[in-house]
Amino acid sequence: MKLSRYFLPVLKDISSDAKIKSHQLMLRIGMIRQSSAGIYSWLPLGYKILKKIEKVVREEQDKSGAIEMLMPTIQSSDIWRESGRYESYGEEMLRFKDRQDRELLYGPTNEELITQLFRDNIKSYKSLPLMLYHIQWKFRDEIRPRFGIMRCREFLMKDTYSFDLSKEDAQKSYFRMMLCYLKTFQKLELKAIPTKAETGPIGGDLSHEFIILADTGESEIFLDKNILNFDPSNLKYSENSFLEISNHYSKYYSATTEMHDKDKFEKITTKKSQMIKKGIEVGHIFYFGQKYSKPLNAIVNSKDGKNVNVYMGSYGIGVSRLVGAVIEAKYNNNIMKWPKSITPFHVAIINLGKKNDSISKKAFKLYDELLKNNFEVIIDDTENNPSNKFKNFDLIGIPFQIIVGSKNKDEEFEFKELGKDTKVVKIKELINILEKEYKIVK
RNA sequence: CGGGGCAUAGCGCAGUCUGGUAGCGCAUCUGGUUUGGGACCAGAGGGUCGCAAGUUCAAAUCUUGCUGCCCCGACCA
Repeated sequence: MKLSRYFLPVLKDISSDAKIKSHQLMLRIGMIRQSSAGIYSWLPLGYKILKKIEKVVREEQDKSGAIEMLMPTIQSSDIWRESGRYESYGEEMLRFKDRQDRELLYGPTNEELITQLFRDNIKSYKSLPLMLYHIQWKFRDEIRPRFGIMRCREFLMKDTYSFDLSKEDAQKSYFRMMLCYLKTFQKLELKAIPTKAETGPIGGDLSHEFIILADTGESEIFLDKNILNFDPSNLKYSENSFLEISNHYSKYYSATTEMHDKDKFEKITTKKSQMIKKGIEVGHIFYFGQKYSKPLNAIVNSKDGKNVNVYMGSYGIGVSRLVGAVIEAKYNNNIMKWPKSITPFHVAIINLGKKNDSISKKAFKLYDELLKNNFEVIIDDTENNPSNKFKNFDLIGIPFQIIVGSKNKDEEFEFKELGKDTKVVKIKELINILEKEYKIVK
């Protein structure tokens, strides 16, 4: 991508309305613009990052065995009346009517819709277990949206729904998804802690919030330091793994303010390992059994010919919220360095030459070479002052920069990892380094 | 939803108290000088001062209503 042809409106001044780092940075580097309260446009840079996060989430879902589909944003009130939530969901649900005076709503979640799809199409235990997910925009009419995309009204969410024949099977699905979430957040270079949670309007009797630690978080979290020592990367989707996860996270204490039990905390956690931190909720998983399958009549035949209401769970990840959450967690010493899995570009070429001079030609030669090797590259081909270019790219947070200027010999480039010293390398070595960093295979 | 604040050029703001020709910085455009960490000079374009009504010879400025946005609180993925 040539910067001169891109849409990247970087600002020097931003409104004092933006209170937290992620909101400020996203405005400054032209990732988002507010459209109305709690509703945002995603500009090319922000959208690229959003899509990359979506991709990580999708890949991990697929690996877990969940199957992707897509449900609409607009739903009819009918099924919500069947479940009883049309009345109980309250003001957070955006409702409206079409020209035939039919009551519609912009979906805040999809339990009803998916349960309807299930009941109309699945009749046998042989089709179970089943896990379906989609990544779709949701709308919840927050009383007071704030903190940019962290707490907005329109947001992108991945929601998975599990269907099982028994409570035992359903709980295996629950832990399957818990493992999937741990792997997902690890890919995003985040430490996410599953924490026992209240079930709220979704309902049910087993629920965990996934909290990542960040100073600007809205919820306070009490935890045992040891809970952070868990590496899910090598765990397979097996019952042994589920047991291991369950054991680890029930062994060590973690709770948000609402669920915090001070006496228990003091009792089972040593003074030394007690931590009280701020956190951001980035995911939430629920087991709710037959809460929806009963009122909506989602029934399968069991092996012995009995009718059984399926046991269900639902599992959400705030994909758009994660964009802000990653910034809050990763922003350090005034530097935002994007995790490699979601960086908008693999590498930025800072070309200090003038149009068509030998330096520019060298920079563009490198640009072509990197593209040929399947890297996502952005090249600054503007006539801005060097200092301007340096500042902007430091701000944008692409992990690697290559500086092409008059200081270097013909064959050499300055290679810099954000926040570290530059080193002089030749093109072969450069490509090797990047291939290793991004695990790109030709 | 309760309490408070704001709305002036693309962005950030001053001007409003005390009514009298619309300002500043950044950005943009033109020309020139610069070019290794947010350059400089000269010039230019860009505004029905959120909307509506009222008071007045005269309203960005005073009054009323409306709309939008933000902050604090309670609520929430």
